[in-house]
Amino acid sequence: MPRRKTPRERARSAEAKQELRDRILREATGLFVEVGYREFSMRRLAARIGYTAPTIYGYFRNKDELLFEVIALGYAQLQAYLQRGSGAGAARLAQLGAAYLDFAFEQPEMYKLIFMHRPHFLFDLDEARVAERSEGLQVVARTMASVPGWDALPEAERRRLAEIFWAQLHGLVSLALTVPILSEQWARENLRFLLEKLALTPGRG
Amino acid sequence: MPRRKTPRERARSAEAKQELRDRILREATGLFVEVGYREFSMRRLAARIGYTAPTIYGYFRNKDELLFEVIALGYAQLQAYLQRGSGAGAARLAQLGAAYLDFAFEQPEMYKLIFMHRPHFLFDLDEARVAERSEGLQVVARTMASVPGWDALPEAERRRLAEIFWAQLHGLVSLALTVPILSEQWARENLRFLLEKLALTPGRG
DNA sequence: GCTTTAACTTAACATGGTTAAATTATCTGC
DNA sequence: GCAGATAATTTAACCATGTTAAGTTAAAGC
Repeated sequence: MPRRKTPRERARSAEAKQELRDRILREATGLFVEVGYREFSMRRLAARIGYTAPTIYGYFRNKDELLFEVIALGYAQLQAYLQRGSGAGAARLAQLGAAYLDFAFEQPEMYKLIFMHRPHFLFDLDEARVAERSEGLQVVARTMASVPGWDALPEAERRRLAEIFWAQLHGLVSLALTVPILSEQWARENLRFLLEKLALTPGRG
Repeated sequence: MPRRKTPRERARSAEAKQELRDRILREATGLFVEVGYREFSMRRLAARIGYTAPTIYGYFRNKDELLFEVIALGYAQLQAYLQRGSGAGAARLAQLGAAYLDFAFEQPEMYKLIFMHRPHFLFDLDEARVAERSEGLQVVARTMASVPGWDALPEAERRRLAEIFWAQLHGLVSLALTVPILSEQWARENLRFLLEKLALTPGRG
């Protein structure tokens, strides 16, 4: 039962519209992160912000589009995590890995939304937007490709290594989040183990 | 509009009940693999087998339990893929990897159900069953741990390597299935690349 | 053949995404 | 300041979903 709003609270047009749109997005993110995919609903989101469900449709075409924008926020967050710290060589690699896991385990619902739920609704959206957002992922790959120590390798090979490392991280994370007997600790230990092995095999030449 | 069945077609009790249960499970698997998670529904499944939705509840407690059993079938399939062929050393590793990718890309919906959708409903089920089924995953890990060439390593370390390799495969597969700009080819090429690199670093000692 | 029981269906409830129609608030021109 | 136009929001409604309860029909037991 959303309470009735006074005139002052209402949108005063133009920039206020954008304001409400942003708020919906923020609250959607919050709700999603709190309750997860299954319990997230347009009606629940609406109730949370003091409106009714159809109002949201004045700001987002539908639920998928809304979650699509939430994903964009998620990318930004992930980016922020990855940019923390600035070592070099193997240390930087370990840092990136740890940061990736930090994000995944501190924001598990967001992580799942971005990398695991997505297939079930993203493919319905138009090509242009998909391409645009997928760039976010490319940035992640590029960040990893910039690891010092791999600079002797040709660009293509470096990129490939970055993608493989990314897939490795994602594999550890998503299995930890999916398979009941696995855990965050499992993922972290395995990452550490892997990095140690790699250190024994200097990646220089 | 399910057609009305003649007495002969109806369950004649006991083993016939099991028969119908199996049929529901088979058809559920078929439907799921065809239309994917989003379009799978109890009503649609029921229509497909010529019954109404509530009938299914006489054979499975609810949708989650039903999908849970579908997952069990999926594990069995994956196992079958992994047991194909029998090389040794690095060749066996490559074989396992290829087989894993074969399964994932030939049965993408099944793969997604097992390793990606699961978190959203599996955790509600009772502990005992979860543990029981998770063994399926352990079998996968064990299979990989049996790769010749790693036999010089202590058991714990071998197991860890197996898990890491599994995570790597899963990472490649699930990103390929999730991120629009990636593809099966991307996953296969990266796997090949990775295995070549590993070959340069004899895993013996 | 009549009664009990199992199998199945129809009806119904709650919840979900979404759209159309009605209502209320804001804005514009005077 | 106020009347008409427009925008924002709500109410009502549609259709699909998972699920349960109540009815109905078929099979089984005596």
